Amino acid sequence: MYRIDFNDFFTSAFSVDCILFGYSEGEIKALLIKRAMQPFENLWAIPGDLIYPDEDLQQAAERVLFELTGLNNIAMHQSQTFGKPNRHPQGRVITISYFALLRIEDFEVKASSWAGDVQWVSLKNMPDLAFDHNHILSSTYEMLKLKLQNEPICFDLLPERFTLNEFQQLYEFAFDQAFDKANFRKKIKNIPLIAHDEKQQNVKHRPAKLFSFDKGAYEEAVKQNHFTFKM
Amino acid sequence: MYRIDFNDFFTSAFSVDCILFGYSEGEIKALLIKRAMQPFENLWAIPGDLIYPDEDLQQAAERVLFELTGLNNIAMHQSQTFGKPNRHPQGRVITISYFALLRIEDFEVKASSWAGDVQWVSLKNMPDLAFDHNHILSSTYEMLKLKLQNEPICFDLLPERFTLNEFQQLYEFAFDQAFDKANFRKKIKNIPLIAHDEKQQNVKHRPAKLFSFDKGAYEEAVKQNHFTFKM
DNA sequence: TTTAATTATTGTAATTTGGACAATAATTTA
DNA sequence: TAAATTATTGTCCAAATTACAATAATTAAA
Repeated sequence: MYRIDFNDFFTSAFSVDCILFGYSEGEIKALLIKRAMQPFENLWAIPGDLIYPDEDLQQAAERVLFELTGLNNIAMHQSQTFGKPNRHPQGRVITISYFALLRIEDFEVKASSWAGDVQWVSLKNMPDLAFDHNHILSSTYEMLKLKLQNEPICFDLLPERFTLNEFQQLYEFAFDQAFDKANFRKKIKNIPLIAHDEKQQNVKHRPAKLFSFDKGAYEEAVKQNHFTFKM
Repeated sequence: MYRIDFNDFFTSAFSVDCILFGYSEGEIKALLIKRAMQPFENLWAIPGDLIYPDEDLQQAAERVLFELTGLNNIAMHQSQTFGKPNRHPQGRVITISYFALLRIEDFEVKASSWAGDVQWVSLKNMPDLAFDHNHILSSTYEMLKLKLQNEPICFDLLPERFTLNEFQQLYEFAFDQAFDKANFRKKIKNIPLIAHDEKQQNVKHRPAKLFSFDKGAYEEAVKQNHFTFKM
């Protein structure tokens, strides 16, 4: 039905770039791959791939995520589209960036066939990347920050059970500023959280209580117009 | 350098859709064209066009805007990218939507060669559009609303000199809710506005004072971190 | 010319939220 | 058992928000 070959792809092709954000050790990190091929061989890059001619954009993003990490059923958020004519040295490639949020501890990353290496890199310590990937990453991070203020996606980054301090530290990292503990707790007091009896383990001081996000109660409250997430 | 012909375009092509928002008679409107050709002949649609192989996305959006309205130097905002494989009946076309804000009274619209008719249509009264354009328009409108809350783009929609009530009514239309007049004025008291001696003309009651946006003061205040736009 | 009608503009008081800071509680380790 | 450390909660003051009322300026009708 479609006449597609490699040359067609590289005269005018579209790709998805898939930015995986994770959170560990008090830092938001992005998953990067080390390119094992030209161009930009040996440089770190955002994992991405060309979109098949009959493939939906969202599906393409999910496929790339799956091929890279083995993960399914992760919500992908569209970010922006980048299309400077010379952004790809081999031809015109317009790329649509998506991002997903993961709990780093929930899975093992392994370099897949087309990647020489794979690594979580802190956003505060980003090397020079292939293509225009520094630009793509930083604008996508801006979009993440915007969503962190308006949607409860922070809970996709936090462990399923978290302390209120971990919750606070995530926002402190993202917005690069310290918050008062008491005031932070007042601010979040309307977010539906489940308080567990369980406490933090293996800390050298008073352990904090563990909480989890009450997604059901949140969705119900939103539906009834009783609550809007706002940080 | 690139092998491009019509068939190449229609096995895998990119377009921009250019949503022009305007404000008049208390309503936010979008500029639509009536298609004078197949497919979707005689249906209303968002003006759009294919992107040339060596053309930047932003440039393509500005070109379409220029071809349609003769306007230059209008800030184009990228919205989202739409790429369901069958969204275009003639082949795979991924479209990137941009939007711009205009003062409707500042220019005459005229149907250009590829459009049979052209019209401003209120967002609250939208007919069925060609392609997936209802979907594109409504998600772009959501993005507009988001930006209306965080950037002073409302002044691109309002007349150069406006009354505080017109200002308020724009937000009342967009967010579909009424605000208290006194409280609205308190909320905006930090936005740098120039108060003119001039008053509203041809009203059957006490005329309101006219204001305009003090862009210079705004940019200075933002630079000095004295002010963040927030509605 | 006066008055009613209409809308603009400003003010006030009560309530809610936000920020700085302090006090108390629970746990580990010496 | 005490010191150290962090968790958790409370209090006070300032600032913002809300509901509502009062006053001002203009037009149009009586």
